[in-house]
Amino acid sequence: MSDRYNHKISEPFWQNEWSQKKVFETENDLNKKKYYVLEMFPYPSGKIHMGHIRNYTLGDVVARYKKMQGFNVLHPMGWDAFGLPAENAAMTEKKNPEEWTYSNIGVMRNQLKSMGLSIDWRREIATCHPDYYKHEQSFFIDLFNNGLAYKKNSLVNWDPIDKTVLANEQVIDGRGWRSGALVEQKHLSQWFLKTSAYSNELLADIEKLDNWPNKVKIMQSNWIGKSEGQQIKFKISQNNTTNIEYIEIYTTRADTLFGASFCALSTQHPLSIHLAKSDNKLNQFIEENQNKDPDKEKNGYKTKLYVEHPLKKDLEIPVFVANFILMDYGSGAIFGCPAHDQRDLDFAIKYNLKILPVILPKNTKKENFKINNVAYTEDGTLINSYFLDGLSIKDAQEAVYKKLKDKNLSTKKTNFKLRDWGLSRQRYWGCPIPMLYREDGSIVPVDKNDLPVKLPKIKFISEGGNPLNTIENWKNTTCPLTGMKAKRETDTFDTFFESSWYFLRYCNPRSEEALEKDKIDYWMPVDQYIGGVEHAILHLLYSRFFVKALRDLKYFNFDEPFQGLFTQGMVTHQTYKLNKKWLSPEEVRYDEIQKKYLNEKNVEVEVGKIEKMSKSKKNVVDPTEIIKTYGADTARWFMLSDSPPERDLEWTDVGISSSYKFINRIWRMVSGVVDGDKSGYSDDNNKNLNSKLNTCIINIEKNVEEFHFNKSIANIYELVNNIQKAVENKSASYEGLIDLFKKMSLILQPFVPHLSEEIWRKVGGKGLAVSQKWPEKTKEVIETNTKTAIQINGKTRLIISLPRKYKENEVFEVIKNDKKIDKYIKNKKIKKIIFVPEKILNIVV
RNA sequence: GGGCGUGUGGCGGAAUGGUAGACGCGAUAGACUCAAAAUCUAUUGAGGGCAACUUCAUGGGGGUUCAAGUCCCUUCACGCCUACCA
Repeated sequence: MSDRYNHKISEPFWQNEWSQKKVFETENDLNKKKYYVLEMFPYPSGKIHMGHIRNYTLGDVVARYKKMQGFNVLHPMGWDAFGLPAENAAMTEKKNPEEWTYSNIGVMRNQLKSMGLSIDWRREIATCHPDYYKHEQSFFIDLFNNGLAYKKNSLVNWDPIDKTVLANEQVIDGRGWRSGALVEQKHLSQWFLKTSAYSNELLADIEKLDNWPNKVKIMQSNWIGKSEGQQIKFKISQNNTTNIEYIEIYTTRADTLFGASFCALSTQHPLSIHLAKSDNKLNQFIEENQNKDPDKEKNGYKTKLYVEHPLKKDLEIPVFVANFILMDYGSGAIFGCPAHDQRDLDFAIKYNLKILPVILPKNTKKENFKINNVAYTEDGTLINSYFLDGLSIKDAQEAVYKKLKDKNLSTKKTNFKLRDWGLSRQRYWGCPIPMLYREDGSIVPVDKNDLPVKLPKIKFISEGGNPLNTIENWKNTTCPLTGMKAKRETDTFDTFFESSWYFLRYCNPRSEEALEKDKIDYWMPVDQYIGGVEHAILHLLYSRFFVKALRDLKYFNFDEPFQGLFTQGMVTHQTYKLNKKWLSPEEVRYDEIQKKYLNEKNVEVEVGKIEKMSKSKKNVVDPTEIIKTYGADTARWFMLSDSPPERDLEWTDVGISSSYKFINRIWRMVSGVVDGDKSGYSDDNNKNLNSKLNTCIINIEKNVEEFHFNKSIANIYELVNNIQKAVENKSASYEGLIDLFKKMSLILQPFVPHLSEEIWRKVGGKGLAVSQKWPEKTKEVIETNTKTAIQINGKTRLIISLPRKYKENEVFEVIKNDKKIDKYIKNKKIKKIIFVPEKILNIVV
């Protein structure tokens, strides 16, 4: 009799069985009902971390459960394989990015396999493979031909020492992360996708996403940032050295027009740039203030220009160039109403501009209303505004619009915060953008027959700059149409481009066609997508855009890629510090006697906050070590227990070892019965246990569907505890117990699949547990009695077990003479009795 | 500044407006053991009582209700996201 469950033998064995019997290979039967489970695919950084374990465990529970429910399940895996870390490794360790990436993939694939995931590995994709990225090059050409991709100048972060472009996350406190140099803003001509063409649809369709977390929907909606306002023209009145007649501003608060005391232009505004040509001081101001710096004080430069107030002829308003006006929102110019906008107020105080309140709060007298250094931004009625006085904010906006529209000075305009997606990256390790710059100056796409444009092989990357620029025999080519000399685009795609359609490719990962319509129609949309909330905006929004754009290019006909979304919490761990240096968990131990945390030299260690596992804080636990020591099932069980999946999960040593104990407890219980003495069993408890099993199945189904895996785990504990009691006192029949074990092993399958198989085999189950149907609920309700709480004035005084079918008067008859109840109701008048069947009976006295 | 969310035992967490604390961890005591680990059994929100029992408890303060962790108002604390978006 083997007392211990040996995961080291068992887990590889069953993983091999599953693979040999091809149980996770998706069926081609397109008539069967389908279920597509997807976890966000990993970046092949080198090894998996606890976040991955949690993510893929959650997905695997869903996938295995749905498979047992009879669905044709698609549960694929791949690699988000382009990106910066490969280039960093190429620079710092002189490694070839391609080899580095594929070798990491090899390691991580094995690590994932050791988790026992129900993945169809035939469908594995790596986005850095030409067979993958050739299709997105083709999509890009389609987008270009349909006006959804275009080129324009835009600002990038430029590191003047490394002579390279930096991604936003590589800029730390305004400095390059490697060189430490102050980052400059530099204009470069770059490729964009017209995400803005879909602003309205991206916003409106959020409503269709019923199975998304509300907070993600709100984040997306805020990011798209729709606002409705007016574009108003202010006539330039004095010192007009330009041929520009008007300054156009965008406002959502046209009602505050009479409170205007200045206009402000962005430093990038064409008029600012024009004025700077003949104004050295302005030129200097623009240079000093054009870099984005959120902490910088509001600064302005007063130009010689004035504009006329559009509704008050005699009022002249000064024009400033100011550092807090964004060029790429609205028209890059505003009018400032200091009384009702905090930014404008700060600015007005600094430059001593007039502050005239025009909105009066309700129940306030005009004489008593003063603006000091807090702007009033709430609701109210108009004052100091001539014909608008007394109107509501909304009516005033409408009245202003009516007045100005006839003079052609105002138009209604809807603005979005959402901008077009800048795709170009001045990087080597990405998908080449399939465009050519012909010597006659025109820009043409590569002929689709010449795809893929493969990345040229390189050994490693020397410091600074994109190597594609210097590989002449790759860069120089000819135009397929004219034979003219041409140069290739040397920028590569943002890696969000690859992740915007990988879920489509999984449907037909090896087909010559990018997307096979029948497969896409069958599998899409993804039924359940699972990943970190950090992708709530960009990745999910780009993917939604991509699907809509490809739909309009007639690749398929659906609107949203992800039917259901679940965002999991982080895996956290206690941090430790000594002399301001972080210590890893292995360097720290808890001393029971001293009740202190000590390092190896018995020096007391400072216990820090519980934070997300990260290398920099050293609070990481390596999942491969955990799987080696305790097994994949233990790791999975711990990931699922206690904390609800959407919340943070704290990794603790006692947590993992108690999971391990439970796994062993189940095995001991089963093997003890099967290998033990078969005599002496009674069947007193069979009925009761079947009832518990039934309840357990009902609860688990509900909890798995709702992603309350922590509660499913509690359901299983309850069931196992009940069975174990019966095993110990042999109060259920042997056959009954074996039958329970069979069903229990199937219930365990989605959570701890290896142990499930082991039990299934031990109790003589045929075939594999993973291929069985999810156990059915028995129809009979076994327990005839239920506990009813008897309350007096809403306070529970007695809990009594009564037949389920009892009515109010029957319950009352039973309890009215109970001495506990009697003492509360005797000599009192019963005013009312409230009865909820099978729950409570409340006597109001 | 804006948005979202969370406050329940020593801890993680359960509770369609209807028995607050399921389940797990930890802790205490006992059994087994030469001893420990493992395992098993019992107890475990706080206070009072020999006891039957009883009082108080879901961040704080109000309210609605026969009944509030749950609904409403108000207030405090913490966390996350986002930010000159006119």
